[in-house]
Amino acid sequence: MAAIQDVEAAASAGPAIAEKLLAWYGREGRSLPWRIPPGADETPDPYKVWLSEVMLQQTTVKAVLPRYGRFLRRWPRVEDLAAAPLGDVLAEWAGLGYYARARNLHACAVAVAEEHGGRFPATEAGLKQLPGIGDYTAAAIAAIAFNEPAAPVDGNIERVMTRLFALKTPLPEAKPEIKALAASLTPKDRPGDFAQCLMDLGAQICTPKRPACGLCPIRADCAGYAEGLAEVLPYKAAKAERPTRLGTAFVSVRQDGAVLLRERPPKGLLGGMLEVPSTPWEGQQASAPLDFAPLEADWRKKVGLVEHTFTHFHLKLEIYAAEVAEGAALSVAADPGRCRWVARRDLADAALPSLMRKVLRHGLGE
DNA sequence: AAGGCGTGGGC
DNA sequence: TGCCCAAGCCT
Repeated sequence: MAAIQDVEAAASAGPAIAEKLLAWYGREGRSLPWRIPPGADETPDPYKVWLSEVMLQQTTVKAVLPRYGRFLRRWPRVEDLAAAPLGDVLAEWAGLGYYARARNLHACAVAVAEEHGGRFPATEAGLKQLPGIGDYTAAAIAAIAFNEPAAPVDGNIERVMTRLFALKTPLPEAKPEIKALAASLTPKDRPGDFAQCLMDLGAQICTPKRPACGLCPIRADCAGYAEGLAEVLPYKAAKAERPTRLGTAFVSVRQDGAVLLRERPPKGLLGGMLEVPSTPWEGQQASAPLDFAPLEADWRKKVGLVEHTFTHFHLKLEIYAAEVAEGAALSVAADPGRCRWVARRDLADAALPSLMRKVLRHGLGE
């Protein structure tokens, strides 16, 4: 890894670079609902900072914006969130993905409310003990909400640092060096502003594709730019290819319009969310998919497939639909204890992930 | 330590 | 179209 000279260079050139960046942040930084203006004397509410950071994990600002305000209105304080049923939190999170975040968010709220008197720990180490708070989020909350001299490193900051110092070591191997460089650049008096400044630069100027180097406040300091590598850095290790899995889902519609849904196991893929009962999803279609139907009915196969891509596999689902009698008995294989009939008008607010909304739309023929 | 874990947008 | 990508965490 080496590159001690990079860290020393960052430490000596650091103050000048940080000054240019913070000046840019004052002019061009984004105004976001979980932020307070740059250079303000007070620090933002740790609960709001934490919520925004968790929502933003692997999720775009655009996707988070409409959800953050809704969530905060529903549960304005950490104690409110801690008192909510997990199912309500999952329903509010539906569509945002990575549902372990919502499960951990709830567990974290309970821990803060019950074990920390309703106040978040004020240090990076203390924050990192809490569920769903890892290296990045602990450092971000410590810096932004508590003005601690922490240096969070997210994907934006990785990109900015690898370009600024022309780091050719591929990710994730380069992470320790990136962390050291970011820490050496961080001004001790404004760690929160500086972290958010780097993230804004990464999001608006130092973008993954076609970076706007012409508008960059530190182009003159950028080794990646000087070497003509800004656009191709960071180098990344190759990722595994995604297999395709197949299955068949069964949309059961009762006479009164209610739809049969089932709660998934509490952990793992879509853990704790609701699903449309289906065969297992495997490398090939089940030879007799109807054996997996949740009840006996006149099943009709819908034309076409529902396709969905998860992080680590593609999924193609055949859809069968049937209108079923009011008192139809669920098959034992359907695990009736986890099943429930949900009225059509309640679907919008149910804990249904995007995949299952696609399945319902297809199966209900809308 | 590498792989599981969502989703929607952009090219 | 298919792939890449977004303020990562957990095991």
